[in-house]
Amino acid sequence: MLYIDVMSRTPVYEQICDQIKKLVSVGLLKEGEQLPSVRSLSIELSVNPNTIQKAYGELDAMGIVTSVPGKGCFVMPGTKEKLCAHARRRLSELTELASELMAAGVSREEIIEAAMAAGSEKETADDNNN
Amino acid sequence: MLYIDVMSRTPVYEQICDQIKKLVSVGLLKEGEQLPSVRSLSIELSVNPNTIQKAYGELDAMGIVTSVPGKGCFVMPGTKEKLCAHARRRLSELTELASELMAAGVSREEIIEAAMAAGSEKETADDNNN
DNA sequence: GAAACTGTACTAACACACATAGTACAGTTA
DNA sequence: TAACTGTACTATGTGTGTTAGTACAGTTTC
Repeated sequence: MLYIDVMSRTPVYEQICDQIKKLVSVGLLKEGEQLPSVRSLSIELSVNPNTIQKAYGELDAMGIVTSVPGKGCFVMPGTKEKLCAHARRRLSELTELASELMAAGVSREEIIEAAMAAGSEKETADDNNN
Repeated sequence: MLYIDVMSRTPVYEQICDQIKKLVSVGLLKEGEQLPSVRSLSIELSVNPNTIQKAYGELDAMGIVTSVPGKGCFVMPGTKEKLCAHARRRLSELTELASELMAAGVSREEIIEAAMAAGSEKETADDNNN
């Protein structure tokens, strides 16, 4: 379900956070659904339980999940909308990246084309979504 | 000429590399032009000379600049084209980011709009460019 | 109640990258 | 010769990420 890139510069706990958020966005992880336990996921990913705990703690602090001692970690209701709103705020990153590439000499047409290329693989997940 | 964001997660030496590359792309740093010396730039940016040296070393390894002992550090000819080609290869990053945002629920229209917003500030630098 | 699970909270230690400090050497320019 | 240039090196400090190990409390199941 999750994959860790040990070569990446981004910390493992952050990779886990990002992937879980993505799974919720896409709908592969439903709201209210229970996440794998700290220990089981640590074994599955071959990382330290503390690393998983840190990831879950971050998600909890963000309001993405809620951790219930003795029971487990669950996706918070309303998370999907929250993630969508957050993604919309990240549109500025896209503009910034596009500006950077244009400053380097890439044409506006190439930029638009690259942006339009996105979502061609969206339909796959979209079936289980709406 | 250069600015260091101490709060950023990206290392100082990398910030310097990125900014110099950007200056060359935009044309504020001409090919063949001499870069500030390791020591003077270290004073200007209030960072250690070793940090500047590391940045210049990286740029040298990338073929962006060439360091001549006793003389200085100079922008390599052909760098602008090289940077443009590299930026073109980075178009996939833009597609990836756009896909990520779309997966979170952002509409294609918003994506395109954000991409089109890029370059509105380009004209400023473009005057001294071509 | 006992066992097995759940999250949580610690401390200690290690590794790595980044940055600083300081010194020294060799080449270039004036 | 003096003042600049890049380069090389060691030592040190710091912060972050990760691992290791232990312990405790709540929940579930039998």
